[in-house]
Amino acid sequence: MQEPVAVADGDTDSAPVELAPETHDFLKALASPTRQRMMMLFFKGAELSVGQVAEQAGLSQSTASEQLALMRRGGVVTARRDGKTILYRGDRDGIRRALAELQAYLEVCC
Amino acid sequence: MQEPVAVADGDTDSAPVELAPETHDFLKALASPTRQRMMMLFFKGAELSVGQVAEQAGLSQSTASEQLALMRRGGVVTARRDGKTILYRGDRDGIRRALAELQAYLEVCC
DNA sequence: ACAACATATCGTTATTTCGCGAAATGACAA
DNA sequence: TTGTCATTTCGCGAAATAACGATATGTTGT
Repeated sequence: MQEPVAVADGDTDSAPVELAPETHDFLKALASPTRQRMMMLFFKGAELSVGQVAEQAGLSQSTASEQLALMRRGGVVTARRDGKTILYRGDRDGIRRALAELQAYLEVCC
Repeated sequence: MQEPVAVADGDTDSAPVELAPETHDFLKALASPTRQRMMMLFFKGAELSVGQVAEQAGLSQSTASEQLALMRRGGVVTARRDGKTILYRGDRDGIRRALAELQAYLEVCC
């Protein structure tokens, strides 16, 4: 049987789906100069500890940690533990997913 | 004198380009629940006045106007005048450009 | 020019976010 | 266990943002 794709009844062109929370987190993760700066530290697949990020971005260690956590939620970086340090790097997959979702979301309008 | 660890000469993998200001504005334009809600009003190419946006998004007229201006700077909507009202709609081109730029920016890492 | 209407800008207040140092948590080694 | 080191979490002041009402700007019709 055929799926009644979109239309069917009532909500023929009802309000479009809301933006997924993960996508909102993705946008927030990048919509800050500081976090953009941090993001660029991971170019070419570099893997950095929190302390290294803090130093290279000119932030306190606690601030770097908090921002990295935020970026992690946004799916732009991933973390793995190595001994007592935690190494972050860009999340190629998360970014790809978020961009696709964002694109789909924006397709709806215009 | 020994090579200092990393790369042979010059800027082989120097710091990546900064994120373009327009792209930052694009991210900011979408990184807010209110503006996401507003964005969705323009689905299917709908064209709305400031007043209509204000009403449908549950905002005051001045707030709607200000946020629309911000979204305009972010390249997610365009405006055109029709008589004494101003009609906004999704900016397909601006969005496409911003997404491409964003994608290129993110390609650099990971 | 004036009135009526739509939008933009201004001034203010409330909320959120940023960034820090201090303290808590977790991991490893002795 | 105790000590050390890296990270996270907490508490707080400073700065940015959001939202509003009031006012200014601009456009059309009379």
